[in-house]
Amino acid sequence: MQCQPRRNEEHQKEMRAVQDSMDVLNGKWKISIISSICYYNKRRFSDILNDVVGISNKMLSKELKELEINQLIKRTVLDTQPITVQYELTEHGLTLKTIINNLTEWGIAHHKKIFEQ
Amino acid sequence: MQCQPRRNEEHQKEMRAVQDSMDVLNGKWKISIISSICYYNKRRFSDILNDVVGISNKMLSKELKELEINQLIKRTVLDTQPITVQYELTEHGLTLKTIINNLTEWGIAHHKKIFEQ
DNA sequence: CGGGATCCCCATTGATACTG
DNA sequence: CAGTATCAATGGGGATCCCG
Repeated sequence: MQCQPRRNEEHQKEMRAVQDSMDVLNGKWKISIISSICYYNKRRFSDILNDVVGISNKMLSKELKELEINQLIKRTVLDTQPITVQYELTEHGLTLKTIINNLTEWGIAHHKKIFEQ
Repeated sequence: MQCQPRRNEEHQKEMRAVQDSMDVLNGKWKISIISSICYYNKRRFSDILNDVVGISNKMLSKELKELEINQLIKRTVLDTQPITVQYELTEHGLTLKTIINNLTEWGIAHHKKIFEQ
């Protein structure tokens, strides 16, 4: 006796997984920040601030913190004078590269689709 | 004479492309909605409303509209009584499947990474 | 230099009710 | 059923200043 067809568990699981990913990558800036660090391998706070057009230091600080909590980036304080801080991707963070590449390709294709059709 | 190393144009382009993708997929709900429609092939408004846990009808309506504008989904009104509306992915929308799959896999891996380490 | 603290605005979203 | 309308709240995010 089941009026409603059983919810497909597999699909539910997938949706949660996708959501997990999106939660980690949420906000306007995360992907751009990762992309910047990834491209230059190691990158300082103020450099990223320049790379990511439009972001404020407050936001950058916040986003970097979240990325660090999620173990996507590693923060290193160099005791220069004045202090400099370097960010780099962790191994785990590097596994995002495939997704970023896909998003890049899709973004280009989408742009064409919308404006050239 | 160039004090600062020339900004890599290629990287800038990539970042814009990724951003374009993320703009299309922004918000908490877009991916879940797409995932729902994709999984069932065709899906009605109220069905999606049930699939996507937590979304309000106002939000769903808005998100669907945006997805339609970006030509990712197709909206069809069936003249039943009362009216039903079906949503399905366009061909263009279907090209997101790779990304969704990647995000799914990565989400699972990330979850493991964070909670099992 | 790399942030933290504060102030403040307005866009996003939720809740609820209503309509064709 | 598939939305729309309206009101209200919240918090994202900018601007600015400050500090070790």
